[in-house]
Amino acid sequence: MQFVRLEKDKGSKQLGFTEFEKKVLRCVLTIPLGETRTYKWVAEKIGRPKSARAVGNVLNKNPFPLIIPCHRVIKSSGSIGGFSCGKANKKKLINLEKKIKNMLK
DNA sequence: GCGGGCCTTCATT
DNA sequence: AATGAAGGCCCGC
Repeated sequence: MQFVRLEKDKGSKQLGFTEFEKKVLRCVLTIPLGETRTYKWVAEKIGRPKSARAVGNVLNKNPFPLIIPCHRVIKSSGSIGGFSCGKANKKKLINLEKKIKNMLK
């Protein structure tokens, strides 16, 4: 059952980040408030234009879903795509951030 | 809208 | 070390 991955007490998982993860997280963190970027954008930024999927994978299991602005990352088509914490909230968050940006303007 | 392909990580053999 | 599986996708038709 590889689907049911029980979190071992310790030492089973990678405690550190891989270079790929670091690059992705860094790029995502550089996204300004109220701005939305695409997975492609991040992929190109990290030097892997075709790894948009891998980018999504990192964000999917990213260590801090609430800290990493994964909700600012959307699909190239303009759709929300998916979100670790719920797509519904993602849309709201984007809208909310846009509002905040407008307020600060 | 559908189908195929790209890239990375993790678990198992 | 190698293989299989999955993931929040992208591109072309």
